[in-house]
Amino acid sequence: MMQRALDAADKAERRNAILAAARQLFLQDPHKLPSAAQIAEAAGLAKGTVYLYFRTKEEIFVGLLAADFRSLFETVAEIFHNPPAELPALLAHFLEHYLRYLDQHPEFLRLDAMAYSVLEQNLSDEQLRAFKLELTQLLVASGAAIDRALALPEGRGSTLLMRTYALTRGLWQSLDQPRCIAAMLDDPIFAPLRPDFRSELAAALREYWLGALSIAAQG
Amino acid sequence: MMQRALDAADKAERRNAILAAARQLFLQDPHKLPSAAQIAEAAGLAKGTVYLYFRTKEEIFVGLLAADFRSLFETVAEIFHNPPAELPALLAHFLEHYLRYLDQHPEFLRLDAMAYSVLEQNLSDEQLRAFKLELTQLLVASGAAIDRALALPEGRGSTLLMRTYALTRGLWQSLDQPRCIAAMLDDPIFAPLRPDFRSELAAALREYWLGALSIAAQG
Amino acid sequence: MMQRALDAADKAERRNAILAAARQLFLQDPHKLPSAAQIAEAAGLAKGTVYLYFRTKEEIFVGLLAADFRSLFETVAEIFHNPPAELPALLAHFLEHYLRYLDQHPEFLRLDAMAYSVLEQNLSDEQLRAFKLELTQLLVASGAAIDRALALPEGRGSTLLMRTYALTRGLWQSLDQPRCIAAMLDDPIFAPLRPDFRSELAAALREYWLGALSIAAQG
Amino acid sequence: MMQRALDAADKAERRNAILAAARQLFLQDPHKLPSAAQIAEAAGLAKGTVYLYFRTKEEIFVGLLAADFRSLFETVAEIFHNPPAELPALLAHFLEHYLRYLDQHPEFLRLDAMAYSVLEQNLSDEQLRAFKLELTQLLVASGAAIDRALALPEGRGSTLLMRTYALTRGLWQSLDQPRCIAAMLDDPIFAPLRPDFRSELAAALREYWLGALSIAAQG
DNA sequence: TATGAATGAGTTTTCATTCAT
DNA sequence: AATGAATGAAAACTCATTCAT
Repeated sequence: MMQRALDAADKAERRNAILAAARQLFLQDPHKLPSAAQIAEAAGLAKGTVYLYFRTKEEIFVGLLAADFRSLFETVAEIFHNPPAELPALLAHFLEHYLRYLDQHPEFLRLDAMAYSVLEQNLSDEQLRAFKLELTQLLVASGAAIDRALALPEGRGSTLLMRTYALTRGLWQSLDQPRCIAAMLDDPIFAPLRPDFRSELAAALREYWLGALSIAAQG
Repeated sequence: MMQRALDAADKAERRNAILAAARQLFLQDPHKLPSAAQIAEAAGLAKGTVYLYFRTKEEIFVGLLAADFRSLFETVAEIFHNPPAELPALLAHFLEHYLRYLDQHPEFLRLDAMAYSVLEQNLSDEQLRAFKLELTQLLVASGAAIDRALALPEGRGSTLLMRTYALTRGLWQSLDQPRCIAAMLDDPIFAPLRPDFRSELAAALREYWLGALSIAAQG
Repeated sequence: MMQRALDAADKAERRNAILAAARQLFLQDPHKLPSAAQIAEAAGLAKGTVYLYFRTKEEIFVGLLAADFRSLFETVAEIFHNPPAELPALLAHFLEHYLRYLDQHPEFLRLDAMAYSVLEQNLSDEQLRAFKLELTQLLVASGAAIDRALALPEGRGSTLLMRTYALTRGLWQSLDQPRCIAAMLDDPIFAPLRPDFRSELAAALREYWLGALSIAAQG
Repeated sequence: MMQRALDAADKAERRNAILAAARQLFLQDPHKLPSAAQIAEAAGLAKGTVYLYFRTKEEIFVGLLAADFRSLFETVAEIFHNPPAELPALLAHFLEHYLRYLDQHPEFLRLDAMAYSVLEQNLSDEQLRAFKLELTQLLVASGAAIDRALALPEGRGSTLLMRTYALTRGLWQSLDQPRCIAAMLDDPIFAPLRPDFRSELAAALREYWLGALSIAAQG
């Protein structure tokens, strides 16, 4: 029997172990959530134990995604804490840290791409609302940091962020190729799918921010 | 017993009946694919018959999605056939027809949002490749129309299109709220999720195209 | 693969095969319902096939019990079709056939003894109501046959029957001994549990009918 | 942590607290035994603690049922301690106290109705035998009180009692309606299920005792 | 071609019980 | 004695797909 998690710290650790196991398994096959049994085994726990920490399998998934969103928005707020004054430098600064975040959380966009089909699956309305509410609050808080940093009208920052993330997620879903395609990408007929996600995203975001800020400047 | 489809026209018609049934059922609950039995029943066919026209359930899904992409790209090519000369008018023209297309194909973005989790699920490599290849070719063709219309360097149009679609899909996934959230959207804490998709998308695309074309102008 | 049940008769037969398998398994361990998997295996079918014929496991159980009640009430109606005129002969006639019925349906009282804990388990209200309603109608019909045969006031027969069955079921539950008790029944301390069910039931019913009919005679 | 039960009195008290919690929970949903966790919580104890006082969950159930049988037989012995001399008065006297006992122990017949499916479930042979033996001895003792009171041949009283209880339990199981039926009982098609248990039981027992004692008188 | 009966792999979740603390 | 974290067996049910008719 696994050593017991007696105090709150132990329990948080165990909860995290389950999340970590789920994340790792998910990365191995990022088009479907691992089964509860697989997660338990990977975490070195019995199946029932998983259900002491999460009420349903989907709660694990949402827990994972929420944690990623939390650290993403934290990263964003940090990015805009002491930003460069000039626009090109600012953009470069943002992209550098934003892309690094995505690199360091390879499960993030993959999980996010499954959220649409999973969120309403087996979560209580209450859980779903709590998740969406947290996301909203994180968005607003990071948006406010951007407003301050760039002296934008209130609410503009969260709009920029939402559109930035929309572009990110949308490009990911176009460019993340299933294994069998990835293998053929050298074929010239697939050229338009070829650009690697990082540079494509950087280029697209540059275009978007340029347009968005020049409109702001005009307006 | 349903009348037999003997010639090619009959068969295509039956195939379309299956797709239509699947589309309609999917729209009723757009977070999961309808079951094969439901589709068969809605199409007025027996379960086994569905499998004479599609090898797997996912093939139906991909068939639906491919049809939507085909007509989307067709629409895009038409949009740029005789475009207004001035940029603001061009953008307004594009947005008008693009948004109308999305309005008229309510299943499209919903299906697309599920593609990530379904595509690798139960499709042969061959089917997957065929789908992606068709998409790529459609993108290239429509992109070329844009290149011609706007006198852009070759390939620029398809890049613009891909990013446009990325923004579209990404915003959809942020703003399409599950039922239980939709009901609470009046609550001010959910304000940032409130903007309706159409106007948000129009604003975001304006910003993006403005930036993209001004860069193009510079470069 | 099992031969297919194509017409209604085949299907009824298959349904009965499932019921028969369930009955047989239940008799082997009459204190719990066999699992769906066990029933399927015993019937020579796949698990899923069972669910083509019954929506839930409990529906099998109720189907079995309803069939037994149906034939019980049929038997009762026959008993009173041409009954002896004299009371002692009538009673002897009734008991002979009633006890024979119970002998020939060893699962009946055992199933019935589990009904209380199972009926509300996993049946829709609708199914439950249908079951109870059928029972009621059977009771009324058989009761009417008794009314006619014994020239009793309307409704008296069904009351007699209900009380007769109450005595039957109640005695069964007292006298049907678990295996480990049955083995020790020779021990004189268990003497009061010893009487065999058949003779005890016969004696008890004689007493009851005597009292019931003498009251009727007075009233 | 709950205060420790060190002496025998404390322990008995704790044991009773568990039984009381189980009884209360069972009454809230009398078609299945409450879970061990629920019982523990309702008793204000930890799950593990329950198992210091009862080896299995079923032992709690049997403990509850045994306590009820004990007080039932006690009540019966009291009833016949100074009974009225005349039969009608005697019967009225018996019924009054017997029915009052049932009223005051609403869990009793409900528990009893589940005994058949639970008794062999998870009890050791030894526990089962102890339970049955106690029941037998209580029956014999109360039966002897009846023999004395009514000057019946030895053993006759316990037979009367057993049959009385059989009728009681059997009628209960016919007339205690699941919620969804209870709601529809006004419908005339359910008329035969309508009589309330108390009056139906009184009438049935009057008939039975009349018959039983008149046979005794003859014999 | 069309049918729909049969298949059976696959997964979540519950809960009685144990035992380390 | 008391706790409650951990265990893992158990079971119902779904549904994509096949194939005999």
